[in-house]
Amino acid sequence: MLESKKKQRRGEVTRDKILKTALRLFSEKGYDKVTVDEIVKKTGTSKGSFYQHFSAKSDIFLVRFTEVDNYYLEVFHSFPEDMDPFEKLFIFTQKLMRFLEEEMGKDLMKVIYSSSLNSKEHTYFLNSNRSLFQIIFTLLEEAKDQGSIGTDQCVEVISTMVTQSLMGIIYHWGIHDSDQSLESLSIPLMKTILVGLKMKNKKQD
Amino acid sequence: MLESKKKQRRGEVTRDKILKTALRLFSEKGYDKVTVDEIVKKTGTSKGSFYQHFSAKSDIFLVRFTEVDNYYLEVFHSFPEDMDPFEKLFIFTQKLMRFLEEEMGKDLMKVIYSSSLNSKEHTYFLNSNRSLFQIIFTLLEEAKDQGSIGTDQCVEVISTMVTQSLMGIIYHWGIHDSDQSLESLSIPLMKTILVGLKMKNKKQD
DNA sequence: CTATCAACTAGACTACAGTCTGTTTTTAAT
DNA sequence: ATTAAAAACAGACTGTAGTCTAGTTGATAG
Repeated sequence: MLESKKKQRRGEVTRDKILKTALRLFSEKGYDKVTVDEIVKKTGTSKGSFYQHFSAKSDIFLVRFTEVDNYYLEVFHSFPEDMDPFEKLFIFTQKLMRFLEEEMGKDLMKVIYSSSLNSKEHTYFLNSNRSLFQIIFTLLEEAKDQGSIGTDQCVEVISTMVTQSLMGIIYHWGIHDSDQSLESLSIPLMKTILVGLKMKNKKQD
Repeated sequence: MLESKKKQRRGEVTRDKILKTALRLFSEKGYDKVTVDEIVKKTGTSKGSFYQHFSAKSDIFLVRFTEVDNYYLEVFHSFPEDMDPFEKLFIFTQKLMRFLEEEMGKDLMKVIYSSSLNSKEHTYFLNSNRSLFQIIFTLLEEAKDQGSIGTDQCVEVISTMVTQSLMGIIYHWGIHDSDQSLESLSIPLMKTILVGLKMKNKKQD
């Protein structure tokens, strides 16, 4: 009954404490105004503990970022059966963008995008991208089955295109200081691609 | 006559020596296997000199990266007058991708993309992007004048879409280990967008 | 109950980018 | 030529992420 907390290993408690404290500090002062030393001091632990549970400072954000996976699936399963797959895909990407900006935040996204370029590991990010890719793939396959895709390229290639676009939109947003929302910044490109996918190779006449 | 070298300021000589040595070391051992201390030691200078001429270690790559600007313009001016603007744009992006992979290299591109996310300065990159944007803008304006764009969105927005896509393609390539060339990885998305731009809002019939 | 071993913790230590301060060299003005 | 200001330079110093090693705790097996 109360076991859930009692049985929690000593290490898990420490890990949670570090995670929560770090995230709070990051959101209060910004990621690069917070040092690992400050985190462990405020947590009453030590560097040794920190790196026992996390592989790097950025790992804190990475762990938080894995929550998107759940959100992906939640949105994916919320669509009515009979909805047009292209519409599903469009709505999916819009909700994703909104979620990333509002729940994750730009600071986090920049750290994720930056650290993924550096480390050879960045397992979380690639995994998240795999599950994102999987959902996009499923939706596009559905579209293909219905014959609404106007190109004979395989779904894998098309899914990659969509992934590339999403990354580009996010990256572009990350390096610019626009007051527009990520969601609104993503609309033109996403719409254009979807049009392009429907039309491709079907010369208009 | 020989003045060009003689009159070169002492500082310029040092700067050049550091730049060349650093680039050589980066290409020999990889960017993050080279330390600034090693660079200045091999150059026979000092940290003070290094940071007199460069604002950061990554600045070395940033300086090299500015060469793309010349290449942009060179390609841009090489197109025959009467070529279809969409074709120009497509060829332009393909040549750009090939250039970035072959002349700049993945190591450099990753550093550029990563450091642009961190610093608040990254002037070079944003400048290069501005001149890239300018060329894309010009080509798309040409297309719009010819009435070959099937949407009434302003050219600014459309240019942003293309920029987002290019960044996404490059970023995606940066974090994955594919044996395909950047150029070939970029073809599907670029083609789809161009189709989408031609078609958008023109319901087929 | 004790021994063993793995998970965990502490904090000193290392590596390295970037800063700071003081010195030397160059340039420019008088 | 003298001198003042600016540019260039040297290298010691600082800040911080991440490592290493030695010690502690707690679970499990005998």
